[in-house]
Amino acid sequence: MTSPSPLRVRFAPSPTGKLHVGGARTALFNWAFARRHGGTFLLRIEDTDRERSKPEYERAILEGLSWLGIQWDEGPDVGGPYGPYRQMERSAQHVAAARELEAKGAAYRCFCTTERLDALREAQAAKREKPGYDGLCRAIPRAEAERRVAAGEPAVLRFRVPEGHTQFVDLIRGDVTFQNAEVDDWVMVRTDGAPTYNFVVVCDDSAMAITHVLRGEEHLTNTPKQVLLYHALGYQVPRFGHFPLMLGTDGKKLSKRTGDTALEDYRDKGFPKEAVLNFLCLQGWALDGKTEVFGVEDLVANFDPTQVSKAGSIFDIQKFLWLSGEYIRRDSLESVADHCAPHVVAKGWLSASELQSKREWYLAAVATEKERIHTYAELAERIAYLFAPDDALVFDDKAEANGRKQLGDGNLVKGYVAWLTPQLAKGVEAAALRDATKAWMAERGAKFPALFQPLRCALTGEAGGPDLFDVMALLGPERTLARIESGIRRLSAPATTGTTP
RNA sequence: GGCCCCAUCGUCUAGUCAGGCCUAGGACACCAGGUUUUCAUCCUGGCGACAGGGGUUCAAAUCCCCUUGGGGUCACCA
Repeated sequence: MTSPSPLRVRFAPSPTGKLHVGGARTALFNWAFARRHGGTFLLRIEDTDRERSKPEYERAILEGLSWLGIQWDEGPDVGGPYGPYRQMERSAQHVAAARELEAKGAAYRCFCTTERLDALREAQAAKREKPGYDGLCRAIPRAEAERRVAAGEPAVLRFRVPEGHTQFVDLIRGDVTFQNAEVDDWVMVRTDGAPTYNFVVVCDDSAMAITHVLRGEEHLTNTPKQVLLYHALGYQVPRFGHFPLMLGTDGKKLSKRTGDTALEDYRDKGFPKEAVLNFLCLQGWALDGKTEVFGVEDLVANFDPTQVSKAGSIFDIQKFLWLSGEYIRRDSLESVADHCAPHVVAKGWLSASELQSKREWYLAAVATEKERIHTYAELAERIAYLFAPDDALVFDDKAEANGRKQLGDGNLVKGYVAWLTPQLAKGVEAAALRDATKAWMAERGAKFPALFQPLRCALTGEAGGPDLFDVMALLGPERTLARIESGIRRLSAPATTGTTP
């Protein structure tokens, strides 16, 4: 066998919110990249924002990834040889790196107050100058700085950005160059001693032997700061790759304004996880340009970060819904039924125990809608009519209009009911009843819609839906007749509420 | 506004790195027809794009430049 690949990648979310779908895609691509090359995929929690980091968010992120089946080889819960995997637990290393940098003169103490910084920014904005730290404290001799710090004066540690320019090769974008003059003397360590993201990310990626840093494009402008830091620390610079952003329908970074952003929202809405995975792949990557429906095994076998598109992609819920429907249609009846069950319970249609005791009936109900639904949650909505009161079914406007129009003088339907009633005495056998009904219709030379439209409205209250004999079978003889009688009466009556005011 | 990134159908994309095989392919959506008791599925067909302008070349969606447009980022957030 080949020797183990040293490739190591990571997904490093901050536990300050639910797992974003964009983050999920970043994790997925990193994971696939590692799997394809026999590398290691690790999870690191970037919890350096003490204010906003919450344990429950960390839990939610881990759950989200687990739901998708993205497994990490090392992480906060499973540990690993490069732990710990929460940044706050690695502060000893960060402090050491900060001291080293300060001693080398690559970083310096800054005593500027928030007030001065705010005023500075305001003045820069007023003069339309580029905002940024003016380097006032750069000139303070280290001895003096140390004295002031020892005296208890609040200070941050800033990185001393050198002259010149910084260049790196982005796996997705190619050469990227920044003039160092454009890079701020950014804060590495806060007044309270807590390190900031751009600082710890370098320390930890290096300590964890990360070979490829693949993340979202919003980090592109952070990269020069980090590259400079790698150089200052004498660390080997990893390869970088910045995935294009996932955008909302407004063309801007996906936000709650234009749709759900959290992975769990889609899980809760009943999207099959395979569909989520597949759709995430399609945002920025294509298997062969032709195949739309494929699984993670195809991603793993073919993923190459250099093939990811550079431009952002709008999150198209229509296509997502279509894809989701594809997965549901291809899945087995039992599986779909099981996935839909929680939504049926949530709607209150059936209890968990009824789902057990009426399993056959439930499966039959799911079978009637399986090819019509796009999400598991949609099933619960579509079978709602089965649980409505038989004498007060809500009629959809179009269904009622069609029913009234086709009903005519009502004689055909009345004749059918007279014929049907004794037929139902022995129960509803859908196929047989369907054939018998068609024969009955043929004898009379009647058009199908004349019978089926009023019946459909009476039975389901809707303009479209499953085969009516399947519906009758689900309803059973009594409820079928009760609905037909009540429905025909309503459709025969003057159209008082035909069109809602 | 500065800097950085980006630019193929309405949307996701193939093709761009290695220029000719592209009168630009696929998918979603949309439209029209077929199937069906209706809706959905399924089948057939249609609509629909290389942002604009210069260059380089025998040849450019593909390479270069400019313009325009879009996005990201400018925190003691990550």
